[in-house]
Amino acid sequence: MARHTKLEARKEQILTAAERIFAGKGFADATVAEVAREAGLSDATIYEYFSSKEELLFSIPLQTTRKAARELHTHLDYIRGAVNKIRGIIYGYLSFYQNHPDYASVLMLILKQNRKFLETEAYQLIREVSRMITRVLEEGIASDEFKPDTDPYLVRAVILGTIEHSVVTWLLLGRPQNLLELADPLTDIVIEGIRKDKQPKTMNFRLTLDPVDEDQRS
Amino acid sequence: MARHTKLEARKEQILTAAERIFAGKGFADATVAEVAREAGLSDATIYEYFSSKEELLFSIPLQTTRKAARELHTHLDYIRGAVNKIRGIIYGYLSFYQNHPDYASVLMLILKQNRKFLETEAYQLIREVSRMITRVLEEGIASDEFKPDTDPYLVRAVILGTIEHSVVTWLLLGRPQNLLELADPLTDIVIEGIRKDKQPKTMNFRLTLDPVDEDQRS
Amino acid sequence: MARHTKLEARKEQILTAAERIFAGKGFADATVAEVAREAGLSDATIYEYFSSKEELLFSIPLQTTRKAARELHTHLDYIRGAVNKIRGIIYGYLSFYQNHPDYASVLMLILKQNRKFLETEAYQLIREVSRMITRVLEEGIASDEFKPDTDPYLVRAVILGTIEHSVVTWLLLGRPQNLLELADPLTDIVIEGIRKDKQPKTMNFRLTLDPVDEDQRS
Amino acid sequence: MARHTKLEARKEQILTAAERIFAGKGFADATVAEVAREAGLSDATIYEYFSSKEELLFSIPLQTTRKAARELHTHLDYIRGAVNKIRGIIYGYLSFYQNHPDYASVLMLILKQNRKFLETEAYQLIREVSRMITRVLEEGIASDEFKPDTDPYLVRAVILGTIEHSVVTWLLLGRPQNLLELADPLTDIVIEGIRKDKQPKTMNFRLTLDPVDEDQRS
DNA sequence: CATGAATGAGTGTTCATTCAT
DNA sequence: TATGAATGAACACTCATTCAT
Repeated sequence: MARHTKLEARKEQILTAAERIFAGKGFADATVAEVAREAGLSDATIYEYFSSKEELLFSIPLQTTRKAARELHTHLDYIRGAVNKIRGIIYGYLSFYQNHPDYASVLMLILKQNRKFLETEAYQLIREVSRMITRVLEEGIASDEFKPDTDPYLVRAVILGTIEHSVVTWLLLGRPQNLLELADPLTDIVIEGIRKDKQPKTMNFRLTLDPVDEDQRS
Repeated sequence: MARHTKLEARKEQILTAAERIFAGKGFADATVAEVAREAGLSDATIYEYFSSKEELLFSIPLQTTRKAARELHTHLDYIRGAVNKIRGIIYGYLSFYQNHPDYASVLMLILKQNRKFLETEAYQLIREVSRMITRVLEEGIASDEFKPDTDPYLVRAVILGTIEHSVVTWLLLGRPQNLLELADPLTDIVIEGIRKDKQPKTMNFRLTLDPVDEDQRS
Repeated sequence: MARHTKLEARKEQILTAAERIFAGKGFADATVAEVAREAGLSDATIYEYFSSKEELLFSIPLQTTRKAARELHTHLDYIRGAVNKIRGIIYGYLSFYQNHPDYASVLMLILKQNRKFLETEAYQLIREVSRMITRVLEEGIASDEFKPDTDPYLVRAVILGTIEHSVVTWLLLGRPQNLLELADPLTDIVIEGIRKDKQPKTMNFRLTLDPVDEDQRS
Repeated sequence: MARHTKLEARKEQILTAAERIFAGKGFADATVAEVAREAGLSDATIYEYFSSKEELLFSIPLQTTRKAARELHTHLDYIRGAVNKIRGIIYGYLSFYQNHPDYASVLMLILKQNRKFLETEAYQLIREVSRMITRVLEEGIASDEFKPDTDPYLVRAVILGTIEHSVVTWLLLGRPQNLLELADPLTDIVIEGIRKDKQPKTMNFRLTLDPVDEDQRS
């Protein structure tokens, strides 16, 4: 699909090395020399492909985010109903971070708090992905699945905030071992918090009509 | 109350300066010389009070967190009911960050992603404060205000994650202008997500029994 | 004997501390603060008695050398003969260093290679003491104990050089354990090297004249 | 012979500069920047070749000592007899220091009193060279040139100590102008001090028998 | 393309020294 | 006297970045 020129291959090789190194030591404590060593190249070569250490950092999320966004889109196409889509999104985020811990580290511990990152193409991409959440929420409001006064931005903050907080805890403290186990409970809380019609999941009524004697009627 | 020795006063003076500088330029980009200048002292004097730039950083949250924890405790003592306490905690966090933007910056953008910070006294203090949330949640479960299968740790992650996410957005993008306006809606979503007795407020059933023809019965 | 004013007492207290600290860590690696701590005083107090770290260093040998010089003189007054005096001097030096290892350290490892020390009063004192050696050597030449072509300066270099070399080895490598065991062999070599009349110690001649018969004469 | 890679050439260039600077100002007072300037390089470049200022210092004697050791060996191969070899060694040391005053300065005034230097490869090399002296002395004892009770270690201390003392005096006071003039007198003293057979060279007896009157006999 | 070699620019940290109290 | 407090002046060392080959 994506044609891999030689140049692209080298770039990826460097980005993978950078991701690993930055994830391991943080941006400030990592040196370009280390990245070069990890990539099996010389320092100078890094600069043939990226103009600065910072550009190298900001380039890390580009490919990865694109791929993740594409995957998420694909999955969502198969899902019907806003509730299920929310669940799918939450699951998608968590499983992605779980499977890409180095990337998660770079994004959560380095990029997310970098002012300059906000002006980056990669950041725009990430925002776009997150816009999917508000879109689904709006869908759900329109379709009467969610309460009409639901604030999509706040709910998105709840979803992303919880995920981010959990990923950071997972990265730094190793808890929980498996991020995915958060997906369902988190979805439940969020959905429960905004669902219009609350009975469904947990409440089942069985209505039985028994014939009665006329006599017994009062 | 707290006796302010001369030494303590100097330390605070330096910490305030450091907080401002670190908040403004990040830890790596700030120099000890800048902090010293901001504090109206010489570089060397900084080192009379803190053994390294990093120790200076890690000392910032100590006082502040202590004070915040005390305040929060006081407030909570006046509140009855787990729901109201959760609202109070959320409000407390948000108003604190709102009123201490430099501190918020240092904590959210610098310390929260620092592995070494986790081994710090200040971090322990912060954890203790956050344990208040799980405690209140457990109270709420015990008092039947919250669903018995509520996971206090997840809910805490929801609360803190949302707050953190919002504070970071507020710091970096300036949105929303007023953090406090998030307090109520966030509380509502969370509470709604874990409240035990759901029907009262929103659910109404109407049962209609229509007479049926005998013939139509299968 | 020497009246000890309060000032003198304090100076000595500081000098003793300095001697110990400098001996232990070298001059460059020792700090004035450490000396002060060792002396049980504050940094600033050191400067009430010595104008600089260097002056403090250069002051160390003053008292000690004076005392050592006096002692050596006293001893030599009791000794007759240049050979015995040389032996006494060698013994005096070695036993002094042996009994004052910290002082030996400071002198041998710090002061001896310091250009500025050469312009010091203490250095002049040390030279004076060493002049005793040449004086004794000249005495010995005059009294026909030593060869007339003996070069007193070279011989002094031999004596002091060997002592210094041995003291340094003793300080740094701990060999030999007891410096004094070098005194006699060193003396022997030196004396042997410059003694005029060489037979004494090991050669004895007996000349016997027997009466002879006239007849037996050829 | 010794292949000079570019790297080796640069190292030598830096070492030469360092030798000059350290000799001139001492180790503590010299800055890496000065060494760099002397070498016509930048500070940073120094650190491409030596990991620290101290390593730079300790690297100075390596090449030089190797060369000196090789030369000395060569010379000694041409000399027969322990006495002559001792003379050759003394001469070798003195002429080497005379011809390499900067090196002599670094070795005598900086390295010789550095505890860490003792753990250095270069120091081992220097010890090895000095072991040559004891070896020759033992040879001389075995060949009956020297007294059987000669202590080779003491004699070595005499030789090296005198040389060191004289070199230091020469470096600091400029006396004597020409170190080499010490070679013969020093050798003579030492040899005289340990030589086995003492009469030949210096003792002449004249025995005169005068006829005496019988009457005068007691 | 790749890199060996070089460096400019910068900074945390130390410490001897001062001086008001 | 003694010192607590402050600092000026240095310096070793690092590293992102460049460029000739």
